[in-house]
This record gives sequence, structure tokens and C-alpha cells, in this order.
Amino acid sequence: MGRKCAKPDKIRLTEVAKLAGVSPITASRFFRNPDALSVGKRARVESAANELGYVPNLAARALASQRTEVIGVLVPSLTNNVFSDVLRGIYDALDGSPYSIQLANTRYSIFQEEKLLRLFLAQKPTGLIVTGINQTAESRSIMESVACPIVQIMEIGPSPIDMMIGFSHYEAAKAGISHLLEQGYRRIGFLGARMDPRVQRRLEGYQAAMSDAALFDPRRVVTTATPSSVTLGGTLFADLLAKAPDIEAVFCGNDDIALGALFECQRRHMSVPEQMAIVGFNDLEFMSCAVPTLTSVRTNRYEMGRDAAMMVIEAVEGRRPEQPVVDLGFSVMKRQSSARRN
Amino acid sequence: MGRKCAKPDKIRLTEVAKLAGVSPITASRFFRNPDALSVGKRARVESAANELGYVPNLAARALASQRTEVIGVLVPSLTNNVFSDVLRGIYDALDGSPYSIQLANTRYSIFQEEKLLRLFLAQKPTGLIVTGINQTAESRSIMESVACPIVQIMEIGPSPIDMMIGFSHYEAAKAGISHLLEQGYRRIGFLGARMDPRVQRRLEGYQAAMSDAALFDPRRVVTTATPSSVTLGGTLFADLLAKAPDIEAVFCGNDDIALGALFECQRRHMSVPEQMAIVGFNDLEFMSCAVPTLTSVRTNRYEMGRDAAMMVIEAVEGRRPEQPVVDLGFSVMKRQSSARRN
DNA sequence: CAATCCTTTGGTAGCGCTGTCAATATCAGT
DNA sequence: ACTGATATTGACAGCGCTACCAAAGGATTG
Repeated sequence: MGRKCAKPDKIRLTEVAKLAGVSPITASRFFRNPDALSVGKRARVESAANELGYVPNLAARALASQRTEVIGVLVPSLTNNVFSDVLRGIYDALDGSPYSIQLANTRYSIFQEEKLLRLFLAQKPTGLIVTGINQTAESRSIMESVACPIVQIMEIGPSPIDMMIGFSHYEAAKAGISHLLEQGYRRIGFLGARMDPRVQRRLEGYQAAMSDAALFDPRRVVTTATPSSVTLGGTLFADLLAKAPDIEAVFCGNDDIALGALFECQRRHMSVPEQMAIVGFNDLEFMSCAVPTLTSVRTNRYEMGRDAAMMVIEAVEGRRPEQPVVDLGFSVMKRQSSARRN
Repeated sequence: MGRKCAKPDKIRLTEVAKLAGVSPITASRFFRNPDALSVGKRARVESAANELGYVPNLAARALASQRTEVIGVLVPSLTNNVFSDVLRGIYDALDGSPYSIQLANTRYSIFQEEKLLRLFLAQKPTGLIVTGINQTAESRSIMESVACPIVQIMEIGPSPIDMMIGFSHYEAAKAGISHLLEQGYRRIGFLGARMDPRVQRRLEGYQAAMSDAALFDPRRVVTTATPSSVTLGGTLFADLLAKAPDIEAVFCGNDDIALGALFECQRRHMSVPEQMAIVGFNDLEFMSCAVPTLTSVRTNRYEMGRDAAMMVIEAVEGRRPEQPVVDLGFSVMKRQSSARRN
């Protein structure tokens, strides 16, 4: 006897089966595939399980079936509001399903990401949701050789590992700039913090739109690797004004930066949009009620999380999407802060 | 042969043991308790594991050892910035430890919480971190009869289930009101959204402080069960002004509400603090850089998460804290929005 | 009525790891 | 050299569940 004997009050599948008068394997089938049971046994097992308060041992199930009902989620940050919306979508989609989330924070490091990926995949997850399209070559090959569905979120690109849901940050930024140009603004600056791959693509979109209009001037770009914050937005905006005092408008890499820029304008008694137009990115909730209301490029973060989780579930159940890449798009929410010049 | 044979390339503990020339159990001990091995074997097992890229099967480990290295975390919301700070603290504290997080969202429902609790405890977690002190009686008795360490966070109260880390929302709100009173404000309103137990205790603190000063007037309280947002802050503030046009100051149940109130003041061209003082709660990052800078009651959310996770780890390792209840306190960050009246 | 099929149920044998205890090696003390 | 104590190591069994196969029961057909 290698083990202390099991406590007699412990409810295992065996106990349920005994009470229901069936074999353990039949009781097991009730949970895996109830349709395979006859109606009578199904009811008997169900009531026995309820009566005893049976809760399956997931470790035993995982060991025996060689898979877990866990969906791994890799995000670069937990602080960023953007990801909390995505996570909410994921958790909502999985609510009531047998799947649970294993969340890990890569802290914007693709090497950390690779490490976490190995850890996750060793546990045979049901699926994986990873942020972005900039993985290490090693991460990519690990993911490509794995059996479970994988959804890359936040961005879209030409070569999905498996599935992808997001939007083009490049096009979204371009659309934001086009809006400013349409409104008559010409000397438009760019503020970017953190400068992760997605912010960089927004910068590229800005550059492209400005170059297309023959208006690009590198002195109007201020970026930093520092994590984003409202305070930082004010600082970056002050830096931009120092470098390029003649700017008429500023395109901000995200909404925190935009709010910080607005506050800095207020501090300097610069009127928005008369003296300075402001456009943000993501359209967080506060943008529509700031004074003046702040224009922003809306992204569908909640939907992204929700749909990514649904894509994983559909894929494990054999219903792969006809299109592996889903573009959720974006929309420029035009508000007072970028009203027509003059 | 009940099973398809194991793939020969699969790396199990057996493979590592074979390569290292030891028994599987000795290899196992290397991971559980390396000090119990002789130096030579320790090195042999380590290099064998590295060479083969061995990753332990957590399901098998959990099944055999009857416990998991998972810490369950129950929070009421993923959207609320407050909890994202707490979560960041928890994840940071556990980074590099063998423990992982299982996060679940109770959506501010104590019945959902009870359900999730049962689910968690069935998996024999290492520890549990739960939000607040308002559990169902059933939840409480489940948790009291369980072996693993449990930390209640966000609040402190008289009877911890096991351990507790937080602060008194009642005292924190009282301190915020005292500050306004000291600054010469008398007709002070209260704005509250969601009205979860912690916001209710802040309201009680407000009522106590106002009553102590013989200044309490129920018409100056506006609350709603609607989840908090900046926009809602503006709406609530407008409601308050309609009900009690003579107010001089407003104490907001959180910082989003405070920011919304500030924007509403700007919209109405009411100067802050001359015509209206504003005090928020939590001291989110933007409060210190708004225009004017916004006074807020700072709470130590990151530290709360970090220390809660550390308390769990310490407790499982047998080092129980001498004091089961930790009060992290708060501090009133006095800023322009509540500068002295006149 | 036998042959065939499909549905429903059960038996067997692990999944990969670790708790318990026993066995062996090592060492200090007498 | 011998005893007892301590450090290392190994054998065994089993954690609770499910994959696989086989068998039994019932329906259908020629």
C-alpha cells in the first residue's frame, strides 16, 4: 500500500457510478458524451452526481485523456486598458463553457513569450490566443508544429500561424491622419509611447499618410520606449512643441497620450481644436466625454477577445472558419478635438 | 493494451532518469527537493533534463501529489483599473515561482463567487485570493473548512476567514471628507456608481464624517447601481447639481467619476476648485496631471496584490504571518481641485 | 430463424508522476 | 570492529479518470 487510504467521504466517479448502479466508465461517458447513454441511465447518473455533489478531478481527466480544457492566453500587459477589454471579451465568451483560461503576461518581451509558450504547450491546452504577429522564429515553429488551434489577436498580417483576428494598425493610423488632413490640418505631429510593434505600425501609417500628402517632417515625431501614461502624454506633447512649435495638430499613439496632451494644452491655455487638434487611438470610454470631446480611432477590442475565444472553441469542435484571418476594422470617431480648421 | 503506445520521442521523467542513470523517483526528487540528492546525481539529472528538454506533466504531478501549484484568484471585474493594478501585483509576485494563477471573474455576484469557489477548491489549489469580505454564508463555511491558505483582499474587517490585506474604505472616505472640511468646504456632495460593498462603505464614511460635523444632508447623495465610467461621472454630477444646486464640493466614489465630474464642470464653465471642489478615490495615474490636478485618496493596489500573493506563498511554506490582517492604509493626495476655499 | 447491423454497456490497462516505506551507503562514536 | 544514526536511493503501488476493445442487447433483414 503505497498510499494512505482514500478518505471514505471523497466523491469520485466510482461513487457516482455505484449510486447510479452503472459502471464507472458509463458514468464517465455521461460527462464526456451524454448522448451515447440511454435516457434511463443518463438520468440515473445525473441525479447520482447531483446528490453526491460530484466534482470531476481535472488532473485525472487531463492525465487520462491527454488534454486539458484550458485555453492559454498570452498578452503583453495587464495594466493597459486595451488588454483588459480584450480579456473581458475572452472571459465572457468562455463563461459557461467547460474551458478555462490560463493567462500569462509576456511584458512585451518575445523571449518571455517563447518561454511561456513552451510551458503552455507542454500542458496540452485546448487552444492558444497570442498577441500580435511578432513572435520569435523559434516560437513560430513551435506553434506551427502543434496540434491545437491558435489565434493571433490585435493585428492582422499576411501569414497566420493558424487563425488571426484584429485589424491593420497601419491603415487605422492612416485613416486618423486622413481625417485631420481633410479637416484642413497640415502640420501634424505624432506622439508614441512604449513603441511596441503595433504602435510602430501606427507610426508607419502616420508617415505614409503624411508622405503621400508631401507633408512628412521627422521633427514632428516624438516617441519613447517608456510605458504609456496620461502624464507621459503631457510630457511628450511638451517635447513636441519644443521641437516643432508650429504644429497645428497631434496624432497620439493611444488615448492616454491624447488625454495627457489635452491637459497640457489646458495648462498652456491653448484652445483645442482652434490652436491644437488632437486625435487619439483606441477610443477608450473617456474620449467621448472629455472637454472638448476627443476624436479617436475606435478599435473593437471586446469583440476581438470574444471572437478569438469563439474561434478557438469552434476550431476544436471541428468547425474551422472558412476564412482564417478576420479583419475587425476600425472607425474614426470624429469629435470636437479635430473640428475643421478655421 | 488499453492505449495506443506512447510516442517514442516523448520525454517523460523516465527518459530523464534513464539518461541520468538513476531511478525515476530520484529524478522526481530533483524537481521536488533537490537538496535531498547527492551533488553528483543532482548534476547528472539536471543535465539530462536540459539535454532532453524535459517539461514535467503537471496533470500527472497534480494527480499523484493530490495538489496543484495553482493559486485561485477571484475578482469582481476585469475592466476596473483598480483590479488590473491588483492583478499586476499578484502576477509580479508569482513571476519566477512555480505557482500559476487561475483567475475568475465573479461579476460582482456573490452567488457566482460561491459557484467559482467550489470549482476552484475541487482542484486543490495551493491558495486562494478572494475579493472583499462579503461572501455568502455558504462560501464562508466552504472556505473555513478548506486546508489551503486564503487571503481576502481590498478590505479589512473583524473576522478574517484566514488572512486579510486591504484598508478601511470607511476611514479612507472619512479622511477625504475631513480634508474637504479642513479646507473650508461645508456643502459636500457624494457620487457613487456600482455601489458594491466597498463603495457602500465609502458612502458610510462620508455620512459619518458629515454627520459628525452636523452637515449631513441626504439630498447631497447621488448613487446608482450602473457600472462606473467617466461619462457616468458627468451624468451623476449633473444629477447632483439639479438636486442640490448649492453644493461647494463633491466627493466621488472613484476617480473615473471624479474625472467625469471635472469634465462636466468644464462644460458648465464652473471653475475648479473655486466654484466646485472635487475629490476622487484610488488615485489613478491621471489624477495628478489633470487640469486642475485632482485630489484623491490613494490606495495601495499594486502592493495589495503583490503582498497577498506573497502571503499565500509564505503560508504554504509554513511561515504564517504573525498578524493575519494587514492594513495597507491610504493617503489623501491633496491637490489643486480641493485647494482652500476663499 | 439465422445473419447482420447498430446501440449501449462493461473490462482492462494504463496516463506520468509521487507518497510511503524499505534498503543501502556513509559516517561518527565507542 | 561494531552499533546506531544519518544521508541517499529505489521498489511499489496507486492518484481518478478515460481510450480502446469486446461483448451484450435489440432491431432489421432475407
